[in-house]
Amino acid sequence: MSAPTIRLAVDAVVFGYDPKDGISVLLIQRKYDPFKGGWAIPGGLVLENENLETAVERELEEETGVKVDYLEQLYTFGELNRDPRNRVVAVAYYGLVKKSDFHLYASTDADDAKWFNWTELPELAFDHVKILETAIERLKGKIRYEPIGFELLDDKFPFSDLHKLYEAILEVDIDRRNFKKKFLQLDILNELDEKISEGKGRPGSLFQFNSDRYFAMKKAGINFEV
Amino acid sequence: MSAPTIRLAVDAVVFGYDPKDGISVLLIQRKYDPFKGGWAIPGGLVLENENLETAVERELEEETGVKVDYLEQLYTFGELNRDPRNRVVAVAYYGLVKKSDFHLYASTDADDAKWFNWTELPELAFDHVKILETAIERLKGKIRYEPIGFELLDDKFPFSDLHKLYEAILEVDIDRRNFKKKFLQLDILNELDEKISEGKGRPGSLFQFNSDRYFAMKKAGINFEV
DNA sequence: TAGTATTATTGTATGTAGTACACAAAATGA
DNA sequence: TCATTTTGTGTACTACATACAATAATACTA
Repeated sequence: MSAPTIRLAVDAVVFGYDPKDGISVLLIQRKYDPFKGGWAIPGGLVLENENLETAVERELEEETGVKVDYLEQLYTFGELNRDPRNRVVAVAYYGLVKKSDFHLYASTDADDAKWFNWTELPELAFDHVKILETAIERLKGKIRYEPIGFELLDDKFPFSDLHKLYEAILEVDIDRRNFKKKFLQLDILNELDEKISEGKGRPGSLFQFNSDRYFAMKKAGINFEV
Repeated sequence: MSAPTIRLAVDAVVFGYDPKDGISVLLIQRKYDPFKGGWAIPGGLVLENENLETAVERELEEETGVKVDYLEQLYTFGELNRDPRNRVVAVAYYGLVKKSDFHLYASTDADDAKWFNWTELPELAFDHVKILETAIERLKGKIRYEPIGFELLDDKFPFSDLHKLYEAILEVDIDRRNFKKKFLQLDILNELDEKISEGKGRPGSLFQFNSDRYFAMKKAGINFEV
């Protein structure tokens, strides 16, 4: 009996963030059928001598020019007819990037890779809606007990950016003062002497994620939770 | 270019429970090389026209006779050399069963499927140690915010069984009285009139998981957490 | 059958953490 | 200089987690 001819693909849901625009998702416009001209999550077939993560990073780089800061496996989608041509099983990943690192790609409408606000997404090819929903669900869950939010922010950020990020992801209002109190007592942020004024209002201190401290605490069994 | 010949497999970590023996894992003894005679997680190749979950259930049934009550995708393992023969990517699942439903298999030493206490596992084939560790980690995490524990208990159970289950899975001592108080105020258990005496000591009331109520609460956005 | 061991049930006191607020301070712009 | 905006700091109240004790109902045994 010959081996079943099941093709293996990887797909990546990449999230970006901007305090003004909220959460966005990186999509590509398909050049070929099926779904030619339609929007889709970046991805493609895994090569025979390639690790899954390598494949995701390669496809992302090829199709969008983006290199993710954070990448995590999401779920494997294996329904029989998810691809009209062949049996394709897709291992989906989700990634987080600092959008400002890739300004050229993100703002170029002419390119076939584009950021979409996650509340205003176009129709998606294949079962990519389902993949995206799974990724959003995961992001919402994960942000509450892992400090992955910093992958979406600049290295130094005013506290309000972090606050707005959590409100944007969780889609709820969070009391500014209580959030800050709670977050600061986790003791994984460094408050810098620098201040930043963003137009109007009192300027705020800049903060930095203290990842050394976080990993030390995690190792010691102290759990993070927001 | 022909499609890469990557084989796709599914593996299943099946957990069982007994108040006396604690958590156990279902393993099979391999009949063929590689790792002939060694112990492994049940699993096998996915057929071309078969869904992933169907494949897991089929392999489990074929190799162990067990039908799981609860099955969830765990993680996909795709390292290049995880199988010495070919490139095999494995979609791992984990399942929970009421061990008492399969007494025949569980207690038959002669069979090549056997329950092992999760603290006394034999050497495992392939990268199955890693898969098992991932499954244990997931189980420990999931049990705290999803009522999956009931899949391991009989339909009606004394409260002490539930208490011992949580202690066994989380591997910590939990105050009996506080645990009961907390769990009861979640309001997802029915207390029955029946009592059960298990040898010695005061007999306790039997409880039942009220899944209707749980799903109604979940739908209403009320979160479960222990 | 009385006493002992074992397990279940119920309750309370205490501290910590979450929640809902109010007000002062530092900037901008009219 | 006054209104507006945003940040920084504080407080009262409530709810929940934690630690711990006393009583009740069964089995076992002497």
